[in-house]
Amino acid sequence: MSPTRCRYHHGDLRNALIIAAAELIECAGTLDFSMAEAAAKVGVSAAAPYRHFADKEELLRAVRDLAFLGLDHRAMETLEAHEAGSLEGMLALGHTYLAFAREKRAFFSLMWEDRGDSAERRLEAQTKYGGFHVLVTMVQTFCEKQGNGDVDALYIATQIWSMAHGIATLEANQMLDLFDASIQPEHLLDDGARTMLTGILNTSADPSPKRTGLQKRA
Amino acid sequence: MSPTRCRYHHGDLRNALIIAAAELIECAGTLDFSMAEAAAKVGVSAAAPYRHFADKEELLRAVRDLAFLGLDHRAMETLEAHEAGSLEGMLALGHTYLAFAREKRAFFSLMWEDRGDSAERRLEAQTKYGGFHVLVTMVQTFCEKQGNGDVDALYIATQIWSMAHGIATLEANQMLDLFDASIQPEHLLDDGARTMLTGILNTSADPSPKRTGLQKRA
DNA sequence: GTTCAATGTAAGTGGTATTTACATTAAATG
DNA sequence: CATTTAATGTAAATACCACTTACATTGAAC
Repeated sequence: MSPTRCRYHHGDLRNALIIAAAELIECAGTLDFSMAEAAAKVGVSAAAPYRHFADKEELLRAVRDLAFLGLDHRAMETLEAHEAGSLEGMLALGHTYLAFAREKRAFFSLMWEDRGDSAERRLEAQTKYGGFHVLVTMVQTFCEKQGNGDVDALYIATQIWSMAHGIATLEANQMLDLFDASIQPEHLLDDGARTMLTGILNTSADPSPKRTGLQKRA
Repeated sequence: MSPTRCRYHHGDLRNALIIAAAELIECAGTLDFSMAEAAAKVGVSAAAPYRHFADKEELLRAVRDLAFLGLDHRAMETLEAHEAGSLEGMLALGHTYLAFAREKRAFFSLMWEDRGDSAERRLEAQTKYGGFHVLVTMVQTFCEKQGNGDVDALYIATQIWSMAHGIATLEANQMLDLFDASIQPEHLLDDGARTMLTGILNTSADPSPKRTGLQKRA
């Protein structure tokens, strides 16, 4: 009954390998663990992983799914911890994003790397990546509360996400403070998001003939 | 006199290797060329590169310097092609950034990866990465023209850069259009930059007690 | 012209992903 | 319950890779 060794068959090798790989990544802070290393960590031969993953990329993609779950979970927590449609809630979500990028450096980069995924896999990601949907919901609710429900929340959310993502990646690569050591990522994002949202609410009253992409599409 | 083979010593192997590596990267669209491959490309043994580069990382850093030169050059061109301090000039610079990321995919990612550089090297980058300084200048001039020279142009430039960078990387990794296939990177960035700049100019008249980081620091 | 440092080569070393042929065993089938 | 079978494991290769070492060539300084 003991779940330990002495058994020829592991029983749940696939998941064990995903977790082992995740731990190796977490510990080393890089993605360059070896398959043999992961196999040894769960007490199995170097060839065994290939019964469950076509190659290392496939294992990495599985680890990435875990990472997405982690970020999604944090996003949900943030959503629930703040008043619906509040500005502070959105800023907090941004902080959650930056904190995740900082604390789970390697996972964060893994998540956004193009690893030659199949089209189906990308389709799957649309539903899986709940964090973004949380942001969209927040933006939508915020705008409605401000008396302007006629905005393209998805578009605005993408803008804010882009900004958060840019800040997170530049910081991770030690580039954000290159020209000004005093710059604080959170501060930068807060300001940006605020400017974005207030700017948008003002703009939407503007009778500009140009399509700005800020109005909801038909 | 002929610069071709039959010579035991290459004459300019270091630069030849940098160029060869750049071509391999450009061609394959990835950074995973092999040292032997690069060496063979210039007709030299697999061990020869190690007379000029301590390891592969060092060669990659040299290639990265090239990439920075390329982006800087494009930025300068963009600067000169537009009226100083014009909004269109800044938007054009954003387009330059996105185009570079798109056309030189592998170089772009190489540029921003943290490759464990020494402190001196990062210091060097501050002066080297001219593209950012172009942006700062543009923002500064723009704000002055709008009758508000009392802004922290470096801070604002960092915000806009972050947004551009986020859009560029998300697009490169096929994530930007994940939730809305109709989203256009250039459009997104234009809108964002516009909102940013007009928002900032409005905000600076606001007597908010909170330091927003938008005012120039003492 | 000799010496020497720079720069090249050939032949390793140790690590890697991945494959192949074979071994074990849980579960389905009779 | 006995047998078959497919899933899942192993050991031992293969091929590639970064990098090292001992030796070879050569341009330039003396």
